[in-house]
Amino acid sequence: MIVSKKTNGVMGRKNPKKWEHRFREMGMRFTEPRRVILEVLGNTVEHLSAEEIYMRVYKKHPNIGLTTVYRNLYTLERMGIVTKFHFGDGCHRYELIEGHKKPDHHHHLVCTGCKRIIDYDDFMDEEIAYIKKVEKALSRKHSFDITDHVIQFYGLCKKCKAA
Amino acid sequence: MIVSKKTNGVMGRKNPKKWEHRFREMGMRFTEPRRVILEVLGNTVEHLSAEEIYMRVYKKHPNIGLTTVYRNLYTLERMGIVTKFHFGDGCHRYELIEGHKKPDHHHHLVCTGCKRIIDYDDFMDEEIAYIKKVEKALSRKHSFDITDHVIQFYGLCKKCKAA
DNA sequence: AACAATAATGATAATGATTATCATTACCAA
DNA sequence: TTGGTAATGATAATCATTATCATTATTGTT
Repeated sequence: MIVSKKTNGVMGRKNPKKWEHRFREMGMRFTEPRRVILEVLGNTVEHLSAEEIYMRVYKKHPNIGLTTVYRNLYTLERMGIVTKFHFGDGCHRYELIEGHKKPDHHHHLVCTGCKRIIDYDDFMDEEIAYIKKVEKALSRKHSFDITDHVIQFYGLCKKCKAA
Repeated sequence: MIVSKKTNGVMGRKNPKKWEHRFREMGMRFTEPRRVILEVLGNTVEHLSAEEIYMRVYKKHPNIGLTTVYRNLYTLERMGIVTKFHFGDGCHRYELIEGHKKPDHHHHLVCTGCKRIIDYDDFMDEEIAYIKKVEKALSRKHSFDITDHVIQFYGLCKKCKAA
C-alpha cells in the first residue's frame, strides 16, 4: 500500500461526495468554493492561514474571493470540520479535523523563530488520561462544561537555535 | 495575617524599588508610565488587554498614551515580567508573571460565552511531571529547545450554560 | 420550462488591534 | 551645562478580519 505524503498519510480521507453529504444534510449547498477550500486543506499537513489558503485557491480558481474563503472557513468551523488556532503570529491558522488519530487532537510544537508548527501525538494515552482527569476536576470545581482544550509547546527548532 | 484580595493573595509582591532595580540593571529607566502600568497589572487578578490597561492607567494619568502602553507591555514581555496570551477574543491579554505559585504557570479555563478566564493550579505536581516528560521527549525527537508551554481549557461557565 | 425564494458569492468599504514614524521631552553621564 | 540617548505621545499606517450589499446560482414548486 502506498501512502501519499500529500494526504498526511491518512487513508479514508473523505472524498467530495462525503463532504457533499455533510452539507446537504444541513440544507446547505456544496459549492465550488467549498469544494476547493476543502481540497486545499486536505492536500497539506501545514497549518494555513486564511490568506495562504486563499493564495492556493487562487492558483486554479482566481475568481474565488478572499471574503468567501474567510466566510467558508467560519462555516467549516461551525460544522466541526476545521479547527482554528492561534500560534502567536498575527493570524489564525486552520486545520482539517479529519486525519488525526484522535479527534480533538490539538497539540502543537511551535518554533518561535521560524514559526514552523509540528503536530505531535506522542504520549497520547497518558495525555488523554491526564486531560480527562483535569477536565473532570475543573468542570466540577468551577461548574464549567468543558468542550475543548489546547496544549502548545513553544521553543526554537534546530535551525533557529543555530542561527 | 490579612491577605488583600486585590494583590491576588500573594505576599512579597515586588515593590516599586525592586522593579526599578530590574530596569536599572539593564540600563533602562524606570519611568512613570512603566511604574503605573506595573501598578495596574499588580492590582488585579484579571487578564487585561492593552486597551483595558490603558483605560485604567488613564484614570489617574490621562497624559500617558496608548502607544506607550503597548510599547511597554512589549518591553515587559521581553524582560520576562509579563506574559502575553491569546484566548480567542480578538486581542492579547497580559498577566504579571510574579504572583503565581510556580513560574511559567500558564494554565487557564476560558468561558467561550462570557470570555471569563479562570486561572487554575490544581494538579500542579502531576502536570509538571507530565509536562516535563513530554517536553523532554519532544525536544529530543524534534531537536527543539522548548522554552514555554500553554494549556487552555475551553467551555461554558455556569451562567452561560443556563443562558 | 419558468419562477419565485433563498443560499452563496465577490467587490468594496469598514473595523479594530497593533505597529511604525517622528518630532519632542526627560534623564544621565561627562 | 551640555550633548547624547532613552522614552514618550500624537498621528498615521498596517494588517487581519468582518460587515454591507448588489449580483449570481441553486432548489423546490407550479
